[in-house]
Amino acid sequence: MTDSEMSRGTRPRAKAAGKRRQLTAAAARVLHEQGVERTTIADIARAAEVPAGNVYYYFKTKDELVEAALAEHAGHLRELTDELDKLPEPRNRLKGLITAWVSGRDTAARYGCPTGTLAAELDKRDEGGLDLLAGRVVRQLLDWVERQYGEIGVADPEGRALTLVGAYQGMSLLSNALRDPEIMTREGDRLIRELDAPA
Amino acid sequence: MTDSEMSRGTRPRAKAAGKRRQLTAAAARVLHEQGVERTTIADIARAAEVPAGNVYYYFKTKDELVEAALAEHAGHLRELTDELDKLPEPRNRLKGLITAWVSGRDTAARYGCPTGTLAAELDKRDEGGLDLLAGRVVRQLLDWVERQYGEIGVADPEGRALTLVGAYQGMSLLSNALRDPEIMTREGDRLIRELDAPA
DNA sequence: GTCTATAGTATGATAGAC
DNA sequence: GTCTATCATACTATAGAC
Repeated sequence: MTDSEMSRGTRPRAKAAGKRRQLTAAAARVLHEQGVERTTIADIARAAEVPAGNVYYYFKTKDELVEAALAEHAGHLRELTDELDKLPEPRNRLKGLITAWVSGRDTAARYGCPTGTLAAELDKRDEGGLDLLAGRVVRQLLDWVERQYGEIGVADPEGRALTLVGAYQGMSLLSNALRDPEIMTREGDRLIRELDAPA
Repeated sequence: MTDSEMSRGTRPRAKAAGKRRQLTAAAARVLHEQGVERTTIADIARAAEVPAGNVYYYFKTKDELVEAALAEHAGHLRELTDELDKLPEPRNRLKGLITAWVSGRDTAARYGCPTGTLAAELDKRDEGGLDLLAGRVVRQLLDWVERQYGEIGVADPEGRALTLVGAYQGMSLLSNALRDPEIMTREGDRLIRELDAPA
């Protein structure tokens, strides 16, 4: 295949795909730190080291960048749960999840949970449907947790999943509002202790 | 006192104070529903039925409107806890708080917790210090809850307060992200059951 | 005190050169 | 495919008439 053949068609070539990935990663980071509304296309372009006007070649609208960032977060979550799935004991998988949450305490104290704050912001919109997409990432986490509780054999796996993920979102928000990462440590310890307690 | 005497000085007269109050109430409502960044001065003016350009007579900047909304939320919280303080049993005061949370489930499912979502959005800013003000409202709630646990006589009142308020923020966010008010009901029931369980 | 008109600025998006 | 220049719009905030 010649160069001109690669350039034709809608599929971006290697270099283009690289820039797209750079922009997606930068969008995920900057949108988390600054929020959707306060972030400009120029902010994301700068963080990705891509010229500002060039962004629109890869993403037609700002919302498409938000969508890409959301997919990036979903991907990270999938990577984490895939890794945890290698552990034989479901109880240890859940402990691993909590440990991962606590290890992100400094970021949470400064910017909140990436998915949670994004979902909260997008839920204030009427148009676009990005709010539903954010909900789906939350649902992805809930489903995985519910599966672990199911394997453990607790009475109400769905309820337990809501409680655990809710505790995470809650401690992230409090830690963020009070700017105190130690809240994540304290609550994380409590959640792990609870997993060891008799059902 | 004549009319002209009332009009002098910096103190707004009755009608002006009325408009200020209208604007504050509208700001609290609209900022909760749309978020700070997506809300324009014109949006708030319209909701308060005040001409758009007139707003700047009462509030010099948009941030002052946000500050007023925050104070409004703090006031509502104070009203609620003052009411609950009339109950003799601290355990029943906490149950009353949870009941109040659950009764706001439809609003939470649509727009999240007023204080929590506001705090999350303001925490993404660097300037202004409104983020710290939001943190203080959260702190106000935490302190009251901690006092109740102290009266009950549990081992770690501060930790228990973090857990309870965190659970509220978490269930609000999940309920909002999944657009399901029933999550508030389920988790509320669980929290009340936990209060009845032996320490 | 009340309101209109508008200045000043920032941003999303596009046209078109290279 | 890459990048610059720019349009169109929306918003905060102010000046000043009434």
